[in-house]
Amino acid sequence: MDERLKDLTDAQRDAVLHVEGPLLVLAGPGSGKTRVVTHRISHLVDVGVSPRNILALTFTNKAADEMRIRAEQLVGRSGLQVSTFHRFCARLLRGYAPQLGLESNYSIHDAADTDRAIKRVVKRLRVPTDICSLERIHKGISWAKNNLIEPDNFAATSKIAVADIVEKVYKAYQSYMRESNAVDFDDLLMHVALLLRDNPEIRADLDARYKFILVDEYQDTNLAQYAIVRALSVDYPNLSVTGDPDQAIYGWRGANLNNILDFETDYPDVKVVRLERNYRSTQRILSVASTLIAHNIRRKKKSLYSENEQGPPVRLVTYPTQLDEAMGIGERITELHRAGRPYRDFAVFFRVGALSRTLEVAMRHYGIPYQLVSGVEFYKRKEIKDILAYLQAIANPRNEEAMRRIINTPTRGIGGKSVERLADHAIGRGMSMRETLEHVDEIPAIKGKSAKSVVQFAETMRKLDGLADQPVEEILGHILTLTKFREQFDEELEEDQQRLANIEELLTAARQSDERAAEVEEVARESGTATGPWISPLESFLEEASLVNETDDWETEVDRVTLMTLHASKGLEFPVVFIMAVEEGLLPHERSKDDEKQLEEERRLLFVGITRAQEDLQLSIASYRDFRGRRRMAVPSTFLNELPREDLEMLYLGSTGSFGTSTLEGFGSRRQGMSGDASLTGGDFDAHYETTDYDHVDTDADEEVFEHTYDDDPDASFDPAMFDTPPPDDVADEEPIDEPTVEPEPELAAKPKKKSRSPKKNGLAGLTTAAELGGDEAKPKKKFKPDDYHQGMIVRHPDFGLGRIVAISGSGKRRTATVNFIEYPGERRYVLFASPLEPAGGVE
DNA sequence: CTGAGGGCTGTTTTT
DNA sequence: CAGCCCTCAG
Repeated sequence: MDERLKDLTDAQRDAVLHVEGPLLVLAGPGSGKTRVVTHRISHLVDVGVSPRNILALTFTNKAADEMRIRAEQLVGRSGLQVSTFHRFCARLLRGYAPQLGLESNYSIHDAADTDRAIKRVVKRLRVPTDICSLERIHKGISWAKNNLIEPDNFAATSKIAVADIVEKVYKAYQSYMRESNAVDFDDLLMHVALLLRDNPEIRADLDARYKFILVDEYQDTNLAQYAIVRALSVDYPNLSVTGDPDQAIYGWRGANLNNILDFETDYPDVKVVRLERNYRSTQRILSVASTLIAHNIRRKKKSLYSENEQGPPVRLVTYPTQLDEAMGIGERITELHRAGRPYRDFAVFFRVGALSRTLEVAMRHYGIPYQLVSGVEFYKRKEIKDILAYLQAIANPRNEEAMRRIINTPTRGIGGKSVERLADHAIGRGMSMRETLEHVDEIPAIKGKSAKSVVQFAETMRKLDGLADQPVEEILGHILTLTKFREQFDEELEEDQQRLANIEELLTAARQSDERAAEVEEVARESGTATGPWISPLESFLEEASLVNETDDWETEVDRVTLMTLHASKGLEFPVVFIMAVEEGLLPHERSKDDEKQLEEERRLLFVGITRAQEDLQLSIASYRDFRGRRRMAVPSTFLNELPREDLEMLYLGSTGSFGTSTLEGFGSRRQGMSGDASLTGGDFDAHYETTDYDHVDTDADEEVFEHTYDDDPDASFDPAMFDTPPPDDVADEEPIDEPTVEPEPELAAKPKKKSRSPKKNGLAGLTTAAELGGDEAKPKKKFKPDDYHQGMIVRHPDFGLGRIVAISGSGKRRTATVNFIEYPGERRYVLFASPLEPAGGVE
């Protein structure tokens, strides 16, 4: 009909125009799947379907956000629901909590909470853990939940050796969770699936409410998710799923590939659309990917093709060490960047998060702005979890994990013994721990100082309880004051400064959440489209905190190199991709290599990584890699043997990135001997080692080592000028040594304002210490608008001094900047509108 | 009851 | 080489 359909292919249009009945879209990588889905949503609306009746479910928040944004561009903000499975379930459960023995203010335990809770139960049951590890028990319970097996049916279904132990713990754990009015991640799905199974009226209502359901990444759904989706598509079987069996990488989490393979049997009249044309990658990249994935046995054959350019060969690079690997990648990025590629064009993938360390060092060395996706998650840091536990205890007084966490944090003289006595008392009376606080006088075992502390703590909690409906930021303020939370930290300690800063960031996050909550409420009130029960800002914030991780803050707008795990890369695309450490034991991971099924999943993982690349792809290995503190010789992944030689260019790069003699012969001869470890020791390798003394290089970083190592290398092919302007981190370390506590020099203050010829090189070079910018103080105090700030800008914070804006997003009141302070490592985020930041005059 | 220190462990991917 | 747990001494 309209313009929008014009640039779709026949197959795509086929899917887009499909309205009623089940639809299966088998979409290869880069085949325009998201476009199809969003256009289809828009088409549904065009033909008269109310957006209220459309539900789009994704696997990750990232995917949900993207889909929501793109769908809203087409249909506007219209009550369309785009959500992850978990969030959708969480919302649903708020409304139907009573049916499941919960209250609507239930808590969501994250993975760490779950571990603790299981441990607690195991302890309470006196189950010995030497026979069966906690992890094993956790896995067993999780498996059961993903497969909708309730505690009472466990014994009959499980075949594992320790089934009786798991069963026992599972039962006790579920009652513990119920008493705590809490659920874990797996419960979110299971509870909803069971709710739909056991309550026909509710199921029918929801089926009618969500007449059109779209599920993304269907190959990654587990049985519970399958059951949910199925239950909602009985009376209105307008279920459309998209997925690619070759991109199934969540088997370890209970995903069942059969869900997609058997879709056609589940829904007889299904329309199947195959999207096999790839618009993303060059022919060669695609050829490498297809050849690799063809080695999987359990697989539906699929032919990917592309009419794109052939492109350059895929680089297969061997570096002497992991440091060379990281530096080599850094160097190549720098080269390509100089040739005109923005940093956002690059991504580096790795199998395990631990590999990012060295990479970060290299990025910093080259002054490359980067974004590490899925680092140490903010909400998992101790101080943050502690404060969140207060919020949880306020929102849900029965949350025992939260209670235990806060009862002596900050320490107030209620030790382990007392806590256990409180817990025993609670169990004996069938009350929650929170309630026992009010009855310490009845517990003879707790007396004296301890008893007094408990009474005081009870009083504190009572005060906080009254704030439950207030904005989160305000509640947080009270928590911090009442508990003297900040006083447990020592401002002199760098570590503690970081903690204090994290707390500030939490406050910022709370403020943002409050704003959003207010907005949502307003919209709901105006349009009358409230989709569920009213949720307090507190509950909304907590839900977010447990369901969202930092990965989701990944910003595409910013010009930075992306570093992430292969898993996190799914669904994304980048012009230039590096996949590092394609080595045995890592990819495939050693825990997967014995099992053929798992091995195939590892292969799919690499397939996913490869197919993210649009133009330029490099796979690399390091001959030696430091792992678990030890230096090991690395063996190239068997997967590398499965790639088509004609599309590869094999290179040996020595230290510092100078090009080794390389080549096909070199790698080929090695490949012949690849079955044994020794294969990597021969040939031209040894020569490279002599140039650099890597044994003394500490990957953990001090820059001095790097300078020495790299600067002295005559073969260095990078621009030595880099060292004139070290990256920001270096500045703080070095400058004070040259000129300790000098008086500010007036000209220096002005310097950074000049625009540098080469943006990349300058950075903070002109700036040194906060003192030197003192000249700015003379300026009249001027209010800056949030939109005046931009990336690369140098700003000043009253406490942290000077820093650089490394990321920025949003606009107006919501404009948020991520700042790297010179003297305080790590990034901090600010909502500019409300932050004490001000421009310090200087742009990178 | 607290804090420090030593020994132990276990180390994939994520909602 | 972490981070965690437990033990031990104040």
